[in-house]
Amino acid sequence: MTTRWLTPEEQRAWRAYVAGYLLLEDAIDRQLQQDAGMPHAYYSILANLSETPERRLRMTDLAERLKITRSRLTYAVSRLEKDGLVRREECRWDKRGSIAALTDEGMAVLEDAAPGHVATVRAALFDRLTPEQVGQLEEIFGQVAQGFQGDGEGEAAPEDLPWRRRSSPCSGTS
Amino acid sequence: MTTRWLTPEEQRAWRAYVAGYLLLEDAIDRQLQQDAGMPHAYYSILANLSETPERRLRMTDLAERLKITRSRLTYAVSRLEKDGLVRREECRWDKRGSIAALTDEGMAVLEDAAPGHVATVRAALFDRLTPEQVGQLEEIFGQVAQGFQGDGEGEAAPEDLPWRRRSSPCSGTS
DNA sequence: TAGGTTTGTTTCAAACTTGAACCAAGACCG
DNA sequence: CGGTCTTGGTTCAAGTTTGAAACAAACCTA
Repeated sequence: MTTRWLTPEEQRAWRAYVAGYLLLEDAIDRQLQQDAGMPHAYYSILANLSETPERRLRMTDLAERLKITRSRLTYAVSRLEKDGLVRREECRWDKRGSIAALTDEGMAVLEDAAPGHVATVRAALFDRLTPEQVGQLEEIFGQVAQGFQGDGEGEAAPEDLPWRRRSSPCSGTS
Repeated sequence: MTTRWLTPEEQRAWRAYVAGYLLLEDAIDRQLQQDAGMPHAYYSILANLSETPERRLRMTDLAERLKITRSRLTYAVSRLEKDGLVRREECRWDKRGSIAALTDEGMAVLEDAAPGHVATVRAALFDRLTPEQVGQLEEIFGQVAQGFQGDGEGEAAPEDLPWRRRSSPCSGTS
């Protein structure tokens, strides 16, 4: 196939997007590193655990939610565990499984860090967007994320997406 | 200040965005790593150099364009240089400066990799968006990026943005 | 139930990123 | 000039991420 290059509009959008998200991620990482001593991904782990009824989740589920690899999660959780913010528990129904549980200290750290994090996200992103744009942002990335979801389904991808990864259920509310 | 938390709409948008860009970056990195043996950031270095009249740029300029730190760039360029895709030249007017120049081989590798890269970006992003959404994407991230730009200006940031980095001119077309 | 496959997770080495520290070369100033 | 501040880049150690390989427990299946 003779490559459909990006149109000028798409190029501009792509450049703006890349520049924007790099700056944004950078700002978020810097803020969290400064104020909470951890990068964005680690904060997300704590946040995700905190939103769960029992404040615990199986590794694979957590990785799935966070859209990160299991190996990356293993490393991150080990570090958080060393810091006492997360505790690893074994899964009773499945001896293979291990569960990451947010400790009280972890919850405290999270609550401490949250305001600053939100302020950063606001200042860098939401305070610059109109309500319509907020909706557009959700719509756009929702569509993008969907594209990576469940494989086989009916409305297949515009092309084959040979990249794409995992998927797996199994909840771990002890 | 009593933290203005994200509204439900903002939360949804934020989640969609984070999930989306993680998946997207992951797909792009994977594709480039597979097909060109380098991550997205490295590809961007080559691409950026190729778009310059003389196919060369001073390190700081390049870092500025790419929105990455100088130290990160130094490392990346060293690797690319080792692979023969980029060559370092000294700056004649400023003995401190060093210039990164795209080699013919680098150009060739870039041209080889481009189609696959574009295809990935298309399949994962643009083929899922309407033309209006493409415009919205540009608008949104253009605004975000602007927020990190030139400091002092009139319409200052909604809050102080204590994070933010460098800035510096100086072109290096030999 | 033995044997083979899949699934959940960790491990390991190699590559990458970060931030602070460092160095040398311009710029300035008295 | 000689000192001092700034700028352009690199270096270094510490922390992260990656992908492939290793394991072990769960699941078939004959």
